[in-house]
Amino acid sequence: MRERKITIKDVAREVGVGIGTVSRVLSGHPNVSQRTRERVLEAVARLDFTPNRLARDFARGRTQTIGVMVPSLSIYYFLEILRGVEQSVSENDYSLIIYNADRPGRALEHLNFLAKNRRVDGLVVIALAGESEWPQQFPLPVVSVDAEVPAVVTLSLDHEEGMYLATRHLIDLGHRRVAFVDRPQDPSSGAMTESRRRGYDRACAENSLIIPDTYARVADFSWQGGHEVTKELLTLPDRPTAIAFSSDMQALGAMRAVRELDLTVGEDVAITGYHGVEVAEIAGLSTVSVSAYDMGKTATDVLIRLLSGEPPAADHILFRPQLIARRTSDAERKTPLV
Amino acid sequence: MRERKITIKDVAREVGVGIGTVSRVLSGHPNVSQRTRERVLEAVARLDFTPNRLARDFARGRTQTIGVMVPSLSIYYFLEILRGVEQSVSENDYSLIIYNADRPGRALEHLNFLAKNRRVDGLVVIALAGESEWPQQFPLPVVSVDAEVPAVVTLSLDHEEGMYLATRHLIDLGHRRVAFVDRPQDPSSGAMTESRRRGYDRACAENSLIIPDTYARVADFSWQGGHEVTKELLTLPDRPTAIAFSSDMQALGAMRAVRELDLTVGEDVAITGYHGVEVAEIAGLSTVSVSAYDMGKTATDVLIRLLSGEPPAADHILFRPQLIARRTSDAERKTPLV
DNA sequence: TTGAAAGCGCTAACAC
DNA sequence: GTGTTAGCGCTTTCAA
Repeated sequence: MRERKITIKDVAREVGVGIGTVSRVLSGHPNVSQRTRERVLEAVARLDFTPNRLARDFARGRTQTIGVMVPSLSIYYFLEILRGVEQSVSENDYSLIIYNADRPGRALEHLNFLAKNRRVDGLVVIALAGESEWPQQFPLPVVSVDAEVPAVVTLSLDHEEGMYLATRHLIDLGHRRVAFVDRPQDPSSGAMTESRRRGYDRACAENSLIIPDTYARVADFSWQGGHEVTKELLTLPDRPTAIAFSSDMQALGAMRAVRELDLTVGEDVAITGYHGVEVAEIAGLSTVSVSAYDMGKTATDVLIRLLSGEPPAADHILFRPQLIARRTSDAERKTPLV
Repeated sequence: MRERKITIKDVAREVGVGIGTVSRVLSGHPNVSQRTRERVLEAVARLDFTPNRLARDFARGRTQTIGVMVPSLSIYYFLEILRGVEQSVSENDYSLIIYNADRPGRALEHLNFLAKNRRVDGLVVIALAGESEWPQQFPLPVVSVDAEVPAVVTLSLDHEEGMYLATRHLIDLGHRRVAFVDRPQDPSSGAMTESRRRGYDRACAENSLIIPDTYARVADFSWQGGHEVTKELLTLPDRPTAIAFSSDMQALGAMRAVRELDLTVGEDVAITGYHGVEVAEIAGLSTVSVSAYDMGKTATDVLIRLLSGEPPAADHILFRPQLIARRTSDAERKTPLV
């Protein structure tokens, strides 16, 4: 068993040059004559040599790998962003390590780990709430998408605008009793996110709607969250005729709740979702669509450019949501409910 | 700026021992006296020392990282498996690198890359068809789930049984014109997978159903695939009254198609999905449920155990699908359609 | 049980 | 341009 791996040394000996030269050729350094370069490459090919990645990473102190921190792998919206991240990573010949922060405290654990080790060259953070106090002076470049964390570049979403669009859409359709369901600011607290609430309030105010306190709710991102809160809302003495949700899954759960109460979505109760994930389209769900994939892609492009030394063109990029009206808010539309 | 990183050397000097000893303590080697161990650990804590991961990986030739190859990040079923993989990885203090094979030829590229580099210690392969010819003698341990590839351990799914269950369920409900939609064996070819077809045929045969050729179809895994094929099936002269699909997304697309044709799901046309993803539950979709999460988790547990030297208990684990009947096949059931 | 020293395979600074 | 050499920080013999 001649299992000895061939190294840069073998190549050097083969060609009759120093290992420095081989290294230069392999890393694309300019200071190598055309002739030597060719001879080296020929030998590399002949010996079927591949540089040892671990050794290179170690010597360089870089890994050609980025990390992505995601709050959950069960929420389609995040996965959509993740797809964008992966696309960029793959185009740029980087590797991608996933850090799942779906359990409380996990985010901070990951951050501490990353601060100590050199496992990744940079980090993309997805929709991470302020929950985790960051290690002071985090040593890696980070780009955040839809997250309020200290980062070199931040891609954020105008949630005020998003919820404003949804609410106004429902009001324009003639609804006067419009409820609003937010996500919890932070899984552990029950607080609302400020921005969506502002958008909702603004739309109501502009149309002189007086909203009872009971109409503004907080529910889990999941379909169960939407299901439950909808049952509550629809059994209120003065039940709303429209509900704007903060996730598509909430809205799907709501559709189910409406049915279970023998009411009809799009007629008795209008519903809007949020994020515009794939299933919203199938279900004929009106939604506030955000360019999740694009945000992930862009964030990662920016991070990788950062890693190669380019300064970012901007340190804050704002994405605007867009309203997509379908059957759940407007029964006249032809798109059928699933 | 005293930015010099502290190393194992500093710890050694601090305690007054050799670096070998520190290394032994850090790697939990047995041959260290209780006293020295304590003194070393104390110094490590005091200096806030963390071993350089890159150096360690390099010296050991291992990375404490596994890879997962997934055919797509857009198909919920795969993501469900991925969640299981991530869970195991996280429990075992490994890192996870994602290899997305959603473009043709990408799988083989990844494999070649992995064969050359030591980026990961082992590989989990998800639902990868035979499309990619593997490098002969792949140098890493691999465990496959729902995939027919050369692997140390294979977790497979009894798809024949799965489709048999779905078909028989529909027949038991009184349907005589039952259609079947498979996924393509391989994205590039239009061939059917053998096993599901066998299950379908068996159920039909047992009940003396004579099935026209036009009833067995192949369609893309996506909802668009199901949507399209359903329109075709339902405009056949002798249209089926029930359709068994190979993915839940296909089935959701079918539900939409049925509506668009002004028919009613669960009454005019019964539908079953496959995989049992989350949205199937919300939609009241009857489905053949498979333990995707468990498979991912188990596969990874096995792989990691393999990496630490334990021989696998079995080299082939078979999972059995299970039928979940809901409204789309049986209108009597209370679970409402979304 | 422990210290010393020889790698691991590559990069990069430094001479020539 | 190119060869030489000193690291990178850890693991792992090998003696003692």
